[in-house]
Amino acid sequence: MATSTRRPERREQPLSRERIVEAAVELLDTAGEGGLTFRALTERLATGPGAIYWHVANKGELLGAATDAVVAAALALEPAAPTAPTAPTGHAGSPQEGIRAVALGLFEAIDAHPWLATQLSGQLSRSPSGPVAPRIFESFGRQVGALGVPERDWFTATSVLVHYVLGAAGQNAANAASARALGPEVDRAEILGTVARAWGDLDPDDYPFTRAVADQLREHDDREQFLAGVDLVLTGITARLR
Amino acid sequence: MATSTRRPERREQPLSRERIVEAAVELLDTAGEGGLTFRALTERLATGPGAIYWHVANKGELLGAATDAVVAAALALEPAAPTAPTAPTGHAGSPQEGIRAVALGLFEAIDAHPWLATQLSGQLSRSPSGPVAPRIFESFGRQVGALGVPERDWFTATSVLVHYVLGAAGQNAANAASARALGPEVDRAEILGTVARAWGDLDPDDYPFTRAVADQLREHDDREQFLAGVDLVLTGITARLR
DNA sequence: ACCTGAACACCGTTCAAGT
DNA sequence: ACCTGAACACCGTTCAAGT
Repeated sequence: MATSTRRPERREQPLSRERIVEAAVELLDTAGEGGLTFRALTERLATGPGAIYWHVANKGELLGAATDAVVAAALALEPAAPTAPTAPTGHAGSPQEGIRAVALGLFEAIDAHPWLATQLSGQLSRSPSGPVAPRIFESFGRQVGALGVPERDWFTATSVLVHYVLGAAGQNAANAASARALGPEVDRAEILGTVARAWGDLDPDDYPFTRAVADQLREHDDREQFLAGVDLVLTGITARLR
Repeated sequence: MATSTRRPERREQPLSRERIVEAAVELLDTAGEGGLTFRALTERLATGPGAIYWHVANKGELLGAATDAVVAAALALEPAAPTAPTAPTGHAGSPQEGIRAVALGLFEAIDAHPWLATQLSGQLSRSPSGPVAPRIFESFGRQVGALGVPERDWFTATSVLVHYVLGAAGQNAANAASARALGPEVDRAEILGTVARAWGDLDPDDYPFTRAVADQLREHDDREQFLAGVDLVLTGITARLR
């Protein structure tokens, strides 16, 4: 059933860690978290499990490497603030715009690779000194500094941004994955309609609020909603922290 | 190694869905997400896999039921706003306090049951009309209404709260789980110290910000930080949405 | 140094058979 | 109606053996 039509890989290029990671990302993207198995990987790479284990310690390390690769690509696209205080571009890019850009970069990376959300929060906690956590922290943090937040609040302000962005993007990705699991014939509008109707049918005594927002759930745009949330957090930061 | 000393269950009470769910929660709490297997469950309940499958459709449904049970218990402890507009307690409980209480209830539930974070975001997307999503939405939403947010912004404001709380609490739970995985002899302070040192040793050109907040990472209190984030979001909501 | 592929222990799930 | 337990297909990982 899930036997996708896939070139069995041209082979000839020798196996390498990069080729394995690349294949892992493709499997995760097309078949979801459960789609990455050593069986599928060996088939795709026309090799045996032992060959993969020679380049990679275990599945966890492979997932970590896949996460690194995708995040690096996503955050590399952001200008990420100049390293030196050169080029006075005037007000060209405000810190707010910078934060929105970083947030949107992560949002879109997670949207394109839904498995990333789970992996990211695991990675941030399992190896907080690995390449991913500092990269994300640095991307948001520089702009937080530029915002005029006093240094003693940097960690708090940046943490809130990271948590909101990962929480919202992760929920969005989970939604998309669930939708996809229902098959390609059901679209977003249909699902939202069904959920909105269910919310509208809740008990008026127990769920007055949830009933009242059913229509807003149906009409909302994920990306717009996400950015509205970023702006809300930004407002909170500038209002309370200097 | 992981052969925990466990009463093989007094048995005699017949098997039931509730007893299975209860055992599942205990397994998840003591052994983590990977600790819930039908093998461990049959041993704990002194029965065979077929018996469990008679009460529960599959592992996914079992995880969902475990999530329901824990969330219901956590949010039931919150007053959750009076059903009827009785008892004018004056300014006793402000909407802000109500939101903090709901947020803290979820934070602590996730802290006590780290597997909950992953399950919750899955549950919210897989069955948004199930018992969990409306319950969480309603708990936050009523207070958002009481805050004076105009109705057309209810969904946005409440979503941001939910996303921040689940994102932050989830990250916190992942941190705790990773710490526990290192063994009981390493404590929080030790881990934070190691990470802070690693951050402090980063390249000054590439990671000036992350280096600068290394000390704040070491000193921070998780719960305090979480509540500061809730207040930040709350400030954003009241400042921008009426 | 790099790869092969059989084998191991473990997993979720099914199902004929019992009571 | 409720439970038993062997069996199936699948998983991550290991390792002796090859080149």
